[in-house]
Amino acid sequence: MKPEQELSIVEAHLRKSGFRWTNQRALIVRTALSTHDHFTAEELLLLCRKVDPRVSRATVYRTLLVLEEAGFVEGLDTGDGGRKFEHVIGHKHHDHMVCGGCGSIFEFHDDELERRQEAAAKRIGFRIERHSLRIYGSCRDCQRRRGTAP
Amino acid sequence: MKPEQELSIVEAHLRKSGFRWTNQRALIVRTALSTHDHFTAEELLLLCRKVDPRVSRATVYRTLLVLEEAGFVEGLDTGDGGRKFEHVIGHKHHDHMVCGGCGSIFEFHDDELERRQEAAAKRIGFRIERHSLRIYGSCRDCQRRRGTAP
DNA sequence: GTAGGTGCAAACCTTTTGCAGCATG
DNA sequence: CATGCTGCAAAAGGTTTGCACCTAC
Repeated sequence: MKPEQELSIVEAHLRKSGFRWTNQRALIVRTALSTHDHFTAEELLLLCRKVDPRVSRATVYRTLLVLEEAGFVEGLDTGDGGRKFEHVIGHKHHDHMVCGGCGSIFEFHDDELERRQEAAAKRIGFRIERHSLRIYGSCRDCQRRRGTAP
Repeated sequence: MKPEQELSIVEAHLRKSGFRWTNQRALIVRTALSTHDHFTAEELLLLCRKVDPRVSRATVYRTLLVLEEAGFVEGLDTGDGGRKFEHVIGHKHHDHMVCGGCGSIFEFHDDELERRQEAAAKRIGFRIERHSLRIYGSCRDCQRRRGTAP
């Protein structure tokens, strides 16, 4: 899907939900969509400010909240009190492996993994809204790096 | 395993690692071991202060850090910027379902789930150190509560 | 005796909020 | 032109840190 097409989807959805489509929101959403990495709120703010330095931090946070509730963006805890976001338009659901050495994030997916979680939830009558699976460790490169340069 | 036995294990490990075994650490570790729930740093502090009101917040945080690095305690993000801890001595590894309605945490385990994760990691040469799987949603009681009292 | 640990308070970092003014529908 | 949104700055909430004093080894 093309970025402008994705942008239109978000715009249409937000308008339909009674939100206003302001210049700031357009800028923030466009910037978030153009970032294929995982980003922090602060990083998104800085990217937006390259285009318009007057964007405020509060607006970025408020917009991320709206986007998250609308399901266009997902946040994941970084474990140090902060969060990273990623947009999930046209993305299949996936889980994450986080390399402790270089901070890289690897995405993966396994249907059976999802089914098992659903089965476990069903056993205790738990209704799943979302889940977060993160695997921490070292990526191939970081293992090699430590192996050859101890 | 008996609590005092667990305490000795922690003491022995920390001493062997070059840490000192102070009254505060003993109190904090004993308190953490006696709590079978998930607790926040603040809750642990309050429990410790029932025994000795002079324990400082900083010492609780510093001790939790040591315990976490030693692998006796695991922290998990609560999703609202904070963390909850649990001691993992004599516990089998398990994952968590977090109820958004009442905050309850349900533990579950599935061997196949673990194997699938290992397989996914192996495919990209990732070495797993630990992982965190949290399922968010509503527990049986909260679903019923909403259903009967809309 | 000397690292290492402790308590206190202040600093930090990310996120949220109150409020006056602005812009969208 | 009314309501929702924005920017600012301050507050909030959880965690970390600097420093002088203390204590386990």
